[in-house]
Amino acid sequence: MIDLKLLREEPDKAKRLYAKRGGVEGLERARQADATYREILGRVENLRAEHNRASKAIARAEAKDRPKAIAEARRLADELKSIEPDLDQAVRERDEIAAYLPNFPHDSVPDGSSEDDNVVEREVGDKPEFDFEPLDHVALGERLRLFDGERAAKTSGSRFVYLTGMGVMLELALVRFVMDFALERGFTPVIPPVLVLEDAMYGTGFLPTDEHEFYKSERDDLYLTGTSEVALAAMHSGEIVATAELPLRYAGFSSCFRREAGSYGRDTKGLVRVHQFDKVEQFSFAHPDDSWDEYATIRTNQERILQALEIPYRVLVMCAGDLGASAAKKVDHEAWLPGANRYMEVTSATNATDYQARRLQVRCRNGEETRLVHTLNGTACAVGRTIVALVENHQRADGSVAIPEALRPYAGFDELRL
RNA sequence: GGUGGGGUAGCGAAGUGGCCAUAACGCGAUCGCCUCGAAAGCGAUUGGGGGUUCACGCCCCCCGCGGGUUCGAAUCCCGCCCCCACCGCCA
Repeated sequence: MIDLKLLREEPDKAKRLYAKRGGVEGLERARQADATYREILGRVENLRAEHNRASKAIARAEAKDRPKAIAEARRLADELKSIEPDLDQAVRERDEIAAYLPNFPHDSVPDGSSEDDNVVEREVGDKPEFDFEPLDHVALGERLRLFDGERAAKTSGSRFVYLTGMGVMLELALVRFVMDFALERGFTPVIPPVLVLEDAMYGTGFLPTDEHEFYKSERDDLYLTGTSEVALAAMHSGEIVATAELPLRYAGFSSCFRREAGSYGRDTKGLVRVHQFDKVEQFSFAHPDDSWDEYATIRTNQERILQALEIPYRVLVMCAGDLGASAAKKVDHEAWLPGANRYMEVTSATNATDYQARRLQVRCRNGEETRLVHTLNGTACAVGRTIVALVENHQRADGSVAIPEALRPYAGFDELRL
């Protein structure tokens, strides 16, 4: 949720900020709905004040004056009852419209309305050169028996996999490596719930705009989360934390579930696009004045991890039009896949500024003032896709795969070989 | 799943229809006095959201959540959630 006060007091500024993403629908409607709400609120509050006075007068009134006092109070109560539904209605309308307004893009975000306007900021690491024809991860995985998609189709349908054998050991090594890395940098490891209430989905900005992306258990009104970000963000909902405790950093490890609606035919084999995968996610609650520093920290961590795994990548800054609802800025890292001969998103980092915090009511206090915190999230390791990048980049002519140096202490082996 | 108890400020806890909602009482915290300094003692302060105003201020809402009764609800009624204890079940 954006700050409606800004919309009210500086509508031109709001319009200007949204212009970066090619404008936004509903801006004027939201402003109108807010104005209507406040107009009704004023009337209701005046009536309430009058009614409160009348009610208190009854208690003080002499017995003989009571009937008259009660009649007067009743009149006011009736009048209130007749307009209070209007107020409720106005609140609902305002919130419904406002809920669809996305966050304001940060100044550093490139203008644009589609993914074609995203900007490659840097390329990092040397793409490996092979004196043989490199295989893609599907072929390598098949050969090394790292996963089994065909059998998963029998049990669960398409876009599911059994991770098997050394694939599992590789995942465990990656998770432990990344968790250690995060722990050393002040992130508290967390395994969060993957089923959450609607409030958590709404609070993090995934609802109402992306409803079709998620699995839902209708019977229990619970959503399966597409990222641990949801449960981590909601963890402190409704809380006011001491400013001195910020930033609160968490490294969440969980399975993630995505319906991948609308992706028919893309990446149908292997680990790239599946309905269920595991991921370690960085999540920070930061002081509003420090959140861009925290963002840099999260991004640095992401790059260090990719570098430690010796995976070449490029840094892609998302344009305003390609941001999700809650993002003020989003930067992806795309790993180079020599086998598939393309780049593939492996991490994503978002500063949601106060957008999620406002909905979740996460605030900080320093004794003088209470402010909304900023929330940030960034992939530490999306396990499936990291395995994809890892095997393609470290493959050898004989079909084996070298384990990067940094991972060996965690893996307990230095190559994947059948 | 069953039975019983409970959800009031940072914490503990009183409050069973208006005279107690910024909310008693206790603790904690902050500031001041006292002191060479500290403890003790004394005094003051110690919620959030919103509207209006240039401002001082004035007003509204919030006692787990949502409804209802009433001129008036923390208090009475209905539904839901959560916590604790015991029983049942369970990886």
